[in-house]
Amino acid sequence: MARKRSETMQENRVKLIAAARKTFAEKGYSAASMDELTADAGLTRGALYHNFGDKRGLLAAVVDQIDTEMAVRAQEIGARAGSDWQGLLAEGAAYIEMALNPEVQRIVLLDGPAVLGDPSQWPSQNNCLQVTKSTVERLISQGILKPLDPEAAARLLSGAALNAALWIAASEDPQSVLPKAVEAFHALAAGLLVERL
Amino acid sequence: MARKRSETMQENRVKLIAAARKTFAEKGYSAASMDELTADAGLTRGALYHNFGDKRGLLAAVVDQIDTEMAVRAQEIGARAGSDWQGLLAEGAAYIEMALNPEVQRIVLLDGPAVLGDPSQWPSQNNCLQVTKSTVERLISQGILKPLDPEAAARLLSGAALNAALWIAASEDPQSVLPKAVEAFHALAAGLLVERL
DNA sequence: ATGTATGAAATACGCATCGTATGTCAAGTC
DNA sequence: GACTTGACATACGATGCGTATTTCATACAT
Repeated sequence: MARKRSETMQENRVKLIAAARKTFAEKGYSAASMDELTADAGLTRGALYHNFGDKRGLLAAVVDQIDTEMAVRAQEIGARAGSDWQGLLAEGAAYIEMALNPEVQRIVLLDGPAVLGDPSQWPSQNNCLQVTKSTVERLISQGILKPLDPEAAARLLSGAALNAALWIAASEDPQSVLPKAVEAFHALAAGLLVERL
Repeated sequence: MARKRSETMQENRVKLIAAARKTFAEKGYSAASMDELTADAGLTRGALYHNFGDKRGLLAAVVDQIDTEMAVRAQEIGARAGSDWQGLLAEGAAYIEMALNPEVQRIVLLDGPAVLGDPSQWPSQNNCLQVTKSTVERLISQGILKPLDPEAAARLLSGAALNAALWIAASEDPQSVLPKAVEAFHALAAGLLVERL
């Protein structure tokens, strides 16, 4: 059959990232054994260290992938809204809901910052943040939002959403708490407006 | 001299927690060696496992201490303000500034949630959150804030402050970024008001 | 087509660290 | 003053990471 070299390498990377998403989400980063993880992918640690350098490198790759998926989804949802302003609210609500996914929560929100440091410094540049920031910038230039620092506004908004998600996930009855969180998020975001709706 | 037993035990706990604050803040939780840490305190791992159960237990004790200190300070600052509303703003700004302290940031904001889970589930009950929540409750009952879920509002506010702090600390010039963050925080918080100031 | 070079992945090794199991000695008790 | 308790130290086993070395298929050159 004579398969190409770069082809199988790419497949192995995909396998490792997939296994890592699963294991990191279930056990957390530090409790994840690289022997088990690579075995699950049908490989050994040799492949891991060759492709990703070290355990952190694998986490970075996983975080990058999930973060990108989240940003794409949030942007789609935001674009579907009636206005840019409603788009911002919809994006925020989308982040809150996505963060209920264990993979997102455990890997991106908890272990990611602890192991890789501040999200804005990640190789992925934290796509989620970029999406929010550009939406905010647009709204400011339209005179809808107060002329605040766009990055500051974006970071505080995403921080609020993030914390809301942690709260919801830890609560007994997530489904009853979700609407309260979204309502509070809407109220906060309205504080950025130049004038009341 | 015949020192009391419970007395020296208490002193040893204090020594271990002090050493842990230092080491956890400097190296991070996972990179902190318990052999080194206990040696710095003039003890061995035996004392650690006897007093705190395991490495996590020590972190929990440290987090509890710092969280309590933060809550006390925030409350003092809030009480000093002219009104409850200005108190809420002052508390938020205080959290942002406190989070610039490496101990707070590394231990409470990064490693704490990753290792111990959601802050609201911590043994300390997350005093910081309680302070904010009770301030919010007071303002709601006074009709100054919208009738939102107090916990939701408190969690989103503290989340926004927390993220602002991470941003500031990672930035090149923290002192120039701080006012932008505080300004954005004030704007967001104003969204909780029943009517514009 | 055959031999050689490359490099992706496997195997082998050393080092560090955690948690526990066992030992020890001073402080408290009767 | 003998005995018990328990706080802490020491000894041990196990696990896991990262690196050094080895293997072997694939790509390339002649």
